[in-house]
Order: sequence, then C-alpha cells, then structure tokens
Amino acid sequence: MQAENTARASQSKKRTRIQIENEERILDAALDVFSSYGFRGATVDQIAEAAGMSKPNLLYYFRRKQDIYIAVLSRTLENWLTPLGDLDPDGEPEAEIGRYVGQKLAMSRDKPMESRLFAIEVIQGAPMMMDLLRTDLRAIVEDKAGALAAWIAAGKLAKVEPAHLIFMIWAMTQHYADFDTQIQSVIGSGISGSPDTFADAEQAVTQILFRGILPR
Amino acid sequence: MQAENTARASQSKKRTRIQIENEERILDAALDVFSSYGFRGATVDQIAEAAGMSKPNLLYYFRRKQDIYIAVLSRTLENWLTPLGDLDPDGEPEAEIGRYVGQKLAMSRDKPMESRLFAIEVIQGAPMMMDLLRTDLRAIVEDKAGALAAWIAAGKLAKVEPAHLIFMIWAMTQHYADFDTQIQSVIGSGISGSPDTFADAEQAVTQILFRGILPR
DNA sequence: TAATTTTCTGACTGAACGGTCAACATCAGG
DNA sequence: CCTGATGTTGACCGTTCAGTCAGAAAATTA
Repeated sequence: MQAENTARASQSKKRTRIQIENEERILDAALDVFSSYGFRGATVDQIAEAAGMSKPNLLYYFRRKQDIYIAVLSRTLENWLTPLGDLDPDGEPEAEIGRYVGQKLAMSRDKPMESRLFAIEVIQGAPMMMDLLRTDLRAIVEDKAGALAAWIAAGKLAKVEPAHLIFMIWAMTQHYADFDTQIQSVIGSGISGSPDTFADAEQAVTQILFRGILPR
Repeated sequence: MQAENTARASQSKKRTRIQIENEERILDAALDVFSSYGFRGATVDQIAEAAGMSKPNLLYYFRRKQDIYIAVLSRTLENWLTPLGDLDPDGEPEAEIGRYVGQKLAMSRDKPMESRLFAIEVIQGAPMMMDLLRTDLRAIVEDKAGALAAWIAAGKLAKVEPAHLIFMIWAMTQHYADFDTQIQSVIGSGISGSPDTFADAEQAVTQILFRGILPR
C-alpha cells in the first residue's frame, strides 16, 4: 500500500508504547467511521472523537486524513486476502472451497466493517486502491483461478470460468456483510445478530454453490 | 419516498417544459455524482456542473441537497423493483427465475450507476431509505418468497430458505455492477465494456444458480 | 531530579460547502 | 409587443472542514 507508517514519520527510530497504543486506537476508530461514510463523507473530528482524543493529537500521529485511510486499508488488506491464499491446489475442491466459503462467511459475520470499507472504496472506483487491485489482487486471483481450472480439467468441478466462480463466492459471502441493513429490514435480523440467520445463510450459500459446481 | 416534487414546490400548478427538462438533467447528473461519492461525499456544485447549470439555478428546482438525493432514489426505485414484481408464481421456476436473473444482469450492464447508488446507500446503513426497505422491499420479498416456497413444496426447487435465495440472486447479479472496478482490475474488462465478459458472467451465474437449485 | 524528548491541546486559518438573495433575463399568453 | 410569470445568475453568508502552530503537560532518559 505504501510506507505504512506515514505517521509521526520523519525518520522515527523506535515506536514508543504510547505511539503503538494510540495508532491502534486511531485505526480502529477510522475503520468504524470510514466504513460508515466513505473517505469523503468521513471527518477527522469524527474519527478523533471515536478514538477518544483531540483532533490535533490525532493529526500528530497521522498528518493527513488520507494517511489514516491508507493505513486502515493496508491493515485490513492482509486479513482480506489471507483466506484465498490458503486455498490449496493439491487439496480436494469440496474441502478447500468449503473451508474458504466458511471463512468468508465468518468474516462477514465477525468483521463486517472491513468488508464494507472495501466495498465502498471499490464501488466508488477504488481511487486509493486501484494499484493494489491490479497487482496483488489480480495476482492471487490468477493464481487460484489456475487451481480451479485444474480441478475442472480433472472433472472435479463443473465447467465455470474460474475467475467468475471466485467473484460469485465473494458476491454471495460478502453480501451478508455489505447489505446487512437491507437483510435486516427484510427478514428482521442479520447474520451478526442471529445465529439462526447465519445458519440459514450458510445453508443457502453452500447448497447453491456446491450443487452448482460439484459433479453430479 | 415522499411528495416526489419537493422542487419548485410551493403549490405549483403545471410543470413547464423547461422545468421538466431541467429536473431530468439534474436527476441524471445527480445519479452520476451520488453513485460515485455517496450523499455526504457529493457536492451540489459537482451536480450542478454535471447538469450544466449554475448552483443557484439547480437549487431553484431542488431547494436542498437532500431533496435531490431523495428524488433520485425515488426515480430509481421503480426500475429496481419492477423485475422482481414480474416474477409469476404460476409460471415454471426455471423460466421465471431465468428471466429475472437475465433482467438483473442486463440492468447491471446497462444501469450500473443505479445499482451503485443503492449499494452505497444500503452499505452506509440506508439512512434515507430505511423506511422503504422495511415497507415496500420487505413486502415484495415476502410476497415472492411465498412463490418460491410453493415451488419448493411442489418439488420444483431444491430446499433453500426463499428469502436467502433472493438475496443470493441479488448478490450474484449486482456484484457485476457494484464491483465493476474490481472485476476490471482482475480480468481486464467489466460486463459493460465487453460482450465476452458479459457472456462469461451470465454463464457462471446461471450455471451455478440453476444447478444449485433445480431438481437433479 | 534535571534535561530532553514525546505527547497533547486551544486557538487559529484558509478553503470548501450548502444555501440565500436581489436583480437581471427569458419566456408564454393575451 | 407588452406584461406577468418563470428561469437564471453573481455575489454573498454562516458553517464545517482539513490542517497548522506555539506552547503546555507528561513521559522518558540520564
């Protein structure tokens, strides 16, 4: 993403205890605010208040609003790509994809703000993340698409354009985080709030996906 | 949504030619801007420039930024719910759902901004649309979920929680509009730009969905 | 504990924003 | 072609925002 520590920057030698604590508090608060309002809609004052500190103090750690945003995206990106990276081409598709889908659904339940942060950024054209999408994300998708293609060639999966299969998994799982408000409005509860709803979601996703792609 | 014409309001008698023209230009421009930046991120000046008129003139037609936003949401909502409303409980599931999915995918290709407008609004907690979601959207989903439940009971569809099946269709189809930037970054083209990509998307969605839910 | 560095804050600045207003321009109907 | 209604604009206002700064308070080091 970038030099990561655009913070007190300069050429600071060691990160002090207070620095580490406060930067974390700021990033937690920033995730909350940015995932609710997007970059332009969020204000530094909001983030400062959520982090429980004054605005000048926040700006002492991150000189500019953009630096906070980039730092949050950076920190979140790792968790984001890890599960897909774990997909093992030498494993069996049902087990591997099942584990992946399970992890993604759990992330939608437990870390919905991260999902929404990326969603807003991407929907708005990924002005800050474009480079990463074209490099890191593209690379890992191409890599794992190869694994899917091999499974298809081996007759272990139905014929689907591999990249699109990955997109569909993202779509189905992340929908429960990103559109939680809508889901709650319609059925009364989201997957974060109700174990029953989570179970229904998991059942629907795996049912459709596995019947859809596993050999009959 | 509301009285629709919060515009020149007062108790205007008839809408003049210029009024009709300009309100349409404004709403087109507003859709473009709001779908890219969200409500808080968009500025009235941006919309005015996109509509090719001065800010005071724009505010002559819509007194407040919120009024423009609500008007755009209103206008878009109709197109949004129509395809689902057309789903015929007395038809055959494959034909009905197939037509619905086709319409939704075509909308993602031809009207991606509408999709993104709703996506941003919902992701941010639907502050302006909550009422509509809880009434109109909920009602139509419950209605159509009944149709799906009947098909399932008749053995014409696999057992899936009907509301979740609808969510999955939304997720899979709208993903191609909302996350177009991401898809382009990964495979080089989106469904609006390339007929091949659209065909791949359609194939993936229908393949997964129909194998996933139709009786074997 | 004295010196030094790090952390924190109130008060501020210039720019951007939403919205107003008085006056000017254009239009449609008689 | 005159007149009232509709449409349009530059200049402006109060507020909010990102970011600055001089210096006070707290922590660290010696």
